[in-house]
Amino acid sequence: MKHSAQRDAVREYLKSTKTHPSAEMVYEEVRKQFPKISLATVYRNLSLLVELGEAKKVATVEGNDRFDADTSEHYHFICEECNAVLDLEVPFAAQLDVEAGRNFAGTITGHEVIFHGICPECKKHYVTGGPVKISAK
Amino acid sequence: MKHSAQRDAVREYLKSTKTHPSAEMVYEEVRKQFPKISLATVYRNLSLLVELGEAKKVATVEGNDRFDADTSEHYHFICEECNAVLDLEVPFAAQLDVEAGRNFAGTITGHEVIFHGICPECKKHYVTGGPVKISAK
DNA sequence: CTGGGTGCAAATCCTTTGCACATTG
DNA sequence: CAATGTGCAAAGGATTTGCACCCAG
Repeated sequence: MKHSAQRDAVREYLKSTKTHPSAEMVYEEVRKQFPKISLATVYRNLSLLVELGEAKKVATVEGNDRFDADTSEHYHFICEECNAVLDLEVPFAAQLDVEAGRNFAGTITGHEVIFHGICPECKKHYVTGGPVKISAK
Repeated sequence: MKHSAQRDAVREYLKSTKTHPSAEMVYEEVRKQFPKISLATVYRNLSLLVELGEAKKVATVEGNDRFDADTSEHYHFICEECNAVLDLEVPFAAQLDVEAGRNFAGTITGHEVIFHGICPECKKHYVTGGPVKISAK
């Protein structure tokens, strides 16, 4: 595989941040060094990093894909208010895969845990009331 | 809120299946009874069911939104080959939220677990080799 | 020099929305 | 009848792709 400055920039930015950025966020950041880089290139390189095992896509319920260069097994928290993705310090439960496999005819190769709630930042702003819920009419 | 035959059909189909269908899948199915229903109506009603708490969106890494009318706390398995979403019989670990909250300044309201691997169906077809991995060039 | 990588624009895919008409309460 | 729901088509956002040009090996 060839080398390219853009690829390095995407990789390095992803490895340097803990924000679990979306492609757009990576684009905005890398653009500071490479004003002419295209969003397509960012997407291509992010996918490539995932294929190469240098990054992972984070599972999300809402919104767009988020990427994480920390490929170690760890869990995420996603804020219901602002969609921030944070790392959580909870011991990784490798035995869960075994337990889940007991009554399952398929093969389990891993798992992911996503906690949700309100992140520290949003919590500050909503101290007065409880979490904001949109109610149906 | 008003009643509508289409809404009932979407709700009933979702409650009747364990396939955790996408909007498109619901559309294809409900269309058998209501050939003129539009995909937009399916989307609208699925979102409504989620708002009403009668269904949940399933967190996924790849592909589009999947819906589940089983709102009880339970975990999912997603097949890396065919993207099938299956329920897994693993005890729900409510204490995880507490554990995760210990070193966290935000508020945790719940969590989701997604196991991944090869589903029973795909396993049959790929008996010969190991899991199919796309390698980078 | 030659194949892979990039930028750009167009194309796709999934989901949402505007609007006129149909339906429900 | 008034408000809500629907179908259709168009709009939107996110991601991918085709293609001509550029650059690293």
